[in-house]
Amino acid sequence: MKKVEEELVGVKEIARRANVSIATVDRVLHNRTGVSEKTKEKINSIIQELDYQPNLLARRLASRKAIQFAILIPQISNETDFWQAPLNGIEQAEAEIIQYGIKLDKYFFDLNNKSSFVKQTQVLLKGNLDGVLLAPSFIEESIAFTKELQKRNIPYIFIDSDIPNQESLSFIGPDLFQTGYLAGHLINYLFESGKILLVNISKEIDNHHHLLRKEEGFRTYFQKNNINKEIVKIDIRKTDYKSIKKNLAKILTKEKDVKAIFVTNSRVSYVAHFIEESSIQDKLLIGFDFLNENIEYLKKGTIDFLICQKPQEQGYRGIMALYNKIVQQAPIEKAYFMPIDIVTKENYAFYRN
Amino acid sequence: MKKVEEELVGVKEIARRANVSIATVDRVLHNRTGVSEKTKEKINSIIQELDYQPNLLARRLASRKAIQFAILIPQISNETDFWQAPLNGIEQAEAEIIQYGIKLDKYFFDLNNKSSFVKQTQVLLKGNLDGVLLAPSFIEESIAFTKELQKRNIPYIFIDSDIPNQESLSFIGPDLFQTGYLAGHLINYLFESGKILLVNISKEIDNHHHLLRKEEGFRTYFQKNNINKEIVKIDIRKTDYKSIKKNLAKILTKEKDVKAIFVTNSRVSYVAHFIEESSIQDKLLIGFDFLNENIEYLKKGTIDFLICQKPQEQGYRGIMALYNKIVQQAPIEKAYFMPIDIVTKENYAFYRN
DNA sequence: TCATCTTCCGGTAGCGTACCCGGAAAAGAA
DNA sequence: TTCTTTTCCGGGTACGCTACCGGAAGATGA
Repeated sequence: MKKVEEELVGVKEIARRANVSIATVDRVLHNRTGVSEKTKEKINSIIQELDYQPNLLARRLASRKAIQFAILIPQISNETDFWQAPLNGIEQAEAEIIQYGIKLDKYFFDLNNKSSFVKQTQVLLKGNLDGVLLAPSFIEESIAFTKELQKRNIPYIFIDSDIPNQESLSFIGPDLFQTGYLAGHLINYLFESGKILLVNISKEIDNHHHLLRKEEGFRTYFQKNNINKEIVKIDIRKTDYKSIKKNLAKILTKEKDVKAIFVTNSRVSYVAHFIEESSIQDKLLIGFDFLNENIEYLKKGTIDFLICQKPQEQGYRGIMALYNKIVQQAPIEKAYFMPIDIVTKENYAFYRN
Repeated sequence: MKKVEEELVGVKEIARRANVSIATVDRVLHNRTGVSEKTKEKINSIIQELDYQPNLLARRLASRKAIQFAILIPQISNETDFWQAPLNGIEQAEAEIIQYGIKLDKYFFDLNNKSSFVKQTQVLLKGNLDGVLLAPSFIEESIAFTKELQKRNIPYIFIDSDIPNQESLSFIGPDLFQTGYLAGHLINYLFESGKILLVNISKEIDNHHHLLRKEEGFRTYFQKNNINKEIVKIDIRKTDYKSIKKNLAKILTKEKDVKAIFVTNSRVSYVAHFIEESSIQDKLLIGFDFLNENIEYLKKGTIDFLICQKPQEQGYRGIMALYNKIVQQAPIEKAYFMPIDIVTKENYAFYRN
């Protein structure tokens, strides 16, 4: 039972009650050495009793050293600017907390180049860090890196994709399986008969488990609901338009009865482009991510639905989770799954990435 | 062009450069009286030049008086607990900023009782306020109230519904027209032939323009896209289940060809209940809001889609907007429309209100 | 000219916490 | 016992800013 008017007590009051100086109280608050067991207990019990909440304003003000965070995420390439959104969110959070004495270093790696990831982790480890936000795109290397972080007692959070069974503070990102499941549901709702074409477009092997997990969810929807729809699958391992076009043309002439196309990642705009170019009609097209290219086709009606997962908010929440945990010492959830948003021609203008 | 390492300057440095005391700098910072025009200009130019950003930590710490906010929203009734969600968001924001010396008073009124609203505004005005978050459910009364706020120079923000052309700092809530428009789009996608039943369930006259605006958007969708679907409309002015049941039974026996039902607010669970009870099959049902009752029917498949607008986030953002504007002195948007979210059986578990 | 107001400004005590410095008391070593 | 360590603790200052108090000029009136 808390008091209604929580009179704010400070170290001074605690010191008075314990008959010690505030310096001693401070020592037990930060459990530094130099306090006898007896007075320590006494002070602790008073802290408990008063439910002392330190004044974070004063704490940050008095604390001379800034808190140092670092992020490690893929760089924005001209191949995909997906990571622009998380970065925006990260920078928004940075702007909000910089005045509270938090510094943020940003490191980027090349998604097509493992060694760039490793190299950046090494640079990063040279700094004196209090927390890391990390996109563990390369699994082996990420595990090695986080092992090192644990050894140094530096907390870290995964963003966008998770590596289970790690000691991360939290994971912030999509639930891939459920996302695929939802895609199945949407497609099933929207058409009656015909086959479904499932399109994976990706060359990075490491990111492939991403797509597989979505596919799993997608297929599970149909199994679980005993829906007998034929799913034709195609893997396209080259991400230039020419290759995509060739592959799509081939499969679509072979499979005449395809009525819906599910692209398992953000490259759906290529497929949309192909559909327009080939004057294909009446195919339901579903893909991922709120990218400008995709939105263009959504507006025109070539893409029917986009499934999005608030990449900007992922970045924002990632940094804020670090801040809340490390500065505010608030408890945080072990996993924060982003909502699965359905974006259409009508609501895209109101979508906030 | 800002410096990379923005060396943090404080009042002390400004005072040194201007050859005055920090007290004088403080005076111009808060444009208090007692500074000659000449030194004022000098100090201001130095502030400009150095791009001085006050240390908010120190400011809040040194400022003895707490900042006082107030909210005025409908109380949670057993008729509808819709406002629980915004209140949760508000309390979340409160918890986050209370440590920065912000106090929040909460006032509630009865949606079925105008005079309770007026009474609360009067109580509220007795306090010494720095900002108000307000649900302007009663238009005339709200305008009178905000006029008074303006006279006293108290900034305010509207939440949930807007009154245009007012001097509010911001509006945070849904875009009703677009929401209805989206509902039209969804329904049109999901079935081929038959009539649409549009159901308004509401007794509060003042809230009625809410529903009308949604209906307008809904109808506009069909007009704009030259879709010729018959829309049957029913207004139910009593909100108990018995009345609803009677009305629905009547219209559905009369209109045999109704294939889709669009309920324009959160009372869709009543309709779902009726549908189950009457063993009606194969009707598409769309309504609003992420309420427990609604989710139950969504799970069972009786309700197909719910359109939601993050009520909790509305509350959170409302308070945070006040905070950002008044404490942080950050610019805020004149209107912040919430995203229009589509919730289904598959993604509801990941929806964050 | 002297008294009284204004105008303009500087000094300074906090706000609640962190942390350094140095000193007293207790414990160990001789 | 006396000297040296070690353990334990208090005093005091700093963080950047707010706001009160009071004082030195200048302006005004008689």
